[in-house]
Amino acid sequence: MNKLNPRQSEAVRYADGPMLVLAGAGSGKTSVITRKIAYLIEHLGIPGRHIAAVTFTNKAAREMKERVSRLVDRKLTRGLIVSTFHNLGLNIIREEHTHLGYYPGFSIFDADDAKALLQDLMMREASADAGDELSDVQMTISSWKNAMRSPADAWSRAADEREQRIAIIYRHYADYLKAYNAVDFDDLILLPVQLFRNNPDVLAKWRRKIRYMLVDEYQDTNLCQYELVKLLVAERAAFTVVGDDDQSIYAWRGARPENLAQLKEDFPSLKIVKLEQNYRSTVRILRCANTVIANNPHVFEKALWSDHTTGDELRIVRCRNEDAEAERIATEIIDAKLKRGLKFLDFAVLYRGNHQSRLLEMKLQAYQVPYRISGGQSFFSKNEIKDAMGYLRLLVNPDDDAAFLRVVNVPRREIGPRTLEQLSHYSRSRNISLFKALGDMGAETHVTEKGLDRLRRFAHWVDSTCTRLHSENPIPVIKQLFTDIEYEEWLHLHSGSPKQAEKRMENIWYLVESIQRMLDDGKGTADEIGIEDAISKLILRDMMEQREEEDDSDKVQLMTLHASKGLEFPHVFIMGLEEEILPHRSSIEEGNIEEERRLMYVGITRARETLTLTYAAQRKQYGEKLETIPSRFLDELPEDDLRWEGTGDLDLEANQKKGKATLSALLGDLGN
DNA sequence: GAACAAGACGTTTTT
DNA sequence: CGTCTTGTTC
Repeated sequence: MNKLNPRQSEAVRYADGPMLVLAGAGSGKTSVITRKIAYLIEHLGIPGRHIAAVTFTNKAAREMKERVSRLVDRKLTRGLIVSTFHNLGLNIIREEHTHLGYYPGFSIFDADDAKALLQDLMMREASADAGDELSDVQMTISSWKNAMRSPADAWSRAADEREQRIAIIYRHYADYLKAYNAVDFDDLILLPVQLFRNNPDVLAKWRRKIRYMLVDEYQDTNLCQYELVKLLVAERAAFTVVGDDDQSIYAWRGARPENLAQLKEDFPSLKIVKLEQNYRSTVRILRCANTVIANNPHVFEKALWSDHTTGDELRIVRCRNEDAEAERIATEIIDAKLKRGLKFLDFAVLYRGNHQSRLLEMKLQAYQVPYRISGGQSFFSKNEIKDAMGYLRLLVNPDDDAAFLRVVNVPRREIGPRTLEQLSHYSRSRNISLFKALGDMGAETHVTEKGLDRLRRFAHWVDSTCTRLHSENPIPVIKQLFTDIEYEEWLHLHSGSPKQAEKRMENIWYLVESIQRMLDDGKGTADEIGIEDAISKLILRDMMEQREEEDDSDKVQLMTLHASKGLEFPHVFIMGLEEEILPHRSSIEEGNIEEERRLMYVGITRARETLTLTYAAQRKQYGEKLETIPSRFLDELPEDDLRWEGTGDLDLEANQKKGKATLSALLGDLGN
């Protein structure tokens, strides 16, 4: 798509004030952002280093960088920021850490680290037996941070006893993070906001740096992220945000699609442009998408259109049960691939919940259909990578207790729970990190002679490796580290098979290579980074994404509807169109059908040519067979654009089949 | 600390 | 029906 349509062009060229681009699905949103960056640099002469484009995922950021580099000369993009919200926040914190009371090499706690710390805190609290769910507590604290509520605010505004209990844990949690010289993911946004609010000078400096700001997927911003944007753009309001309220599917984790409407109030001069021409789907698919989403209330009315062909009807396939559904999808893919000369990667199967893929996977394996399932276990949640990152984090920041606990006994150093309990007790009573406690713990504790000796040997090893890491070339030191601890041997001992152990060791080397690449990339330039920076960047980046992209072989794509946002496929199946699945039961209970409808909308608009919706008449749930109710969203589709199959209306189906047969016979005749 | 049995529970997920 | 967690035993 080289030429921009008038709306797109308007969106690209307008830079006189705040702008909101309402970009429907498939309307060339990324093109607009990248072309706008190019326009700002080349036509308006804004240096690249004064522009920041912010996205939500690393993948989106990477794609955007790539596309910008194809449009603009490398020299002109120097210093251009294209990153995720979290990465931008990290860079701000790193540069201003002294104002925030953090030390260089601070750690980033991922969700698991945070969870482990919270669990520890909850067990120690008097309210431990209140029966609060760990994940609930974590989510509540996260939502408070997203709403920029301090522990004190949370306490004073607690609505009930449960919130009071969580507020106490929140306070401890924040204290401990600080003591560990660590931040969590939410802090990456929250701390810059607090910093800017409290330090006008620092804010002024960043406002001078970022003269134009672009925000992608704006409907997914939470309160805190919007605040960060507002602080940075100030009254000058030189920004463009791009979003689509109909594709807001992350409200359950704090996203506020209301931020779109709020923008008009906060910036009365806001210029709004709608991108409604869709370059992706057939007319029928778009008509269906529009009809479904019209059932939701809208602040901004929007209707997608396309100048593509009408296209095939959407097929709605009723299957006997969930097994027949999976079977049907598998065989249809094989069938369509052969008949229409397609590739496996032309197909995608979308579903509401991850577990729905299980049966389908089995069928696809049985028919030897290659598939790729995205969303599963990420590279960083693999145990060996968690171990390796634990070591690296500990070396960079010995006060990182999460990292300490992760690796202190992996591989085994015979430092057991009893010894650690004593150490942790000592550290807590003095309010210091485990590592510091280890340094000055004396004989007055109840740690056994042996335990203390082993701990000290570990501490000594950490100390010396730490010194070498900072004084020598870090990569050989890191490689040596894994030899020192005999990690490969340990992997062989703890993996199911030698093959698996090798694979896991390979993952380690891949991680080391990535670090090397990151260090080499910036060598000698302004982007040169130290080992600390490389490690914190790694925590925010899922390298699996890169690996997956290397592996773009011919495979059917399986993913959740959530994971499909932003992607497109020629032929799409959406399975499980049943009440209690899509819309999901808990959303029905909460009365949040609108977000489920948007999920449906996102699914429909992924399809370029054909779309098949399936449901099972009967489904085994938790062991017992239950009759299902077809999804209400099926009733919301325009009847004229549908073809029902398997509904038991045999006459209708027979007629359709006959019609198809005669038609193809006719076409066959014409061909001869 | 590993191996096994009984028991609970059963969305979406990125950073 | 599965899975993941918890508790028991060696």
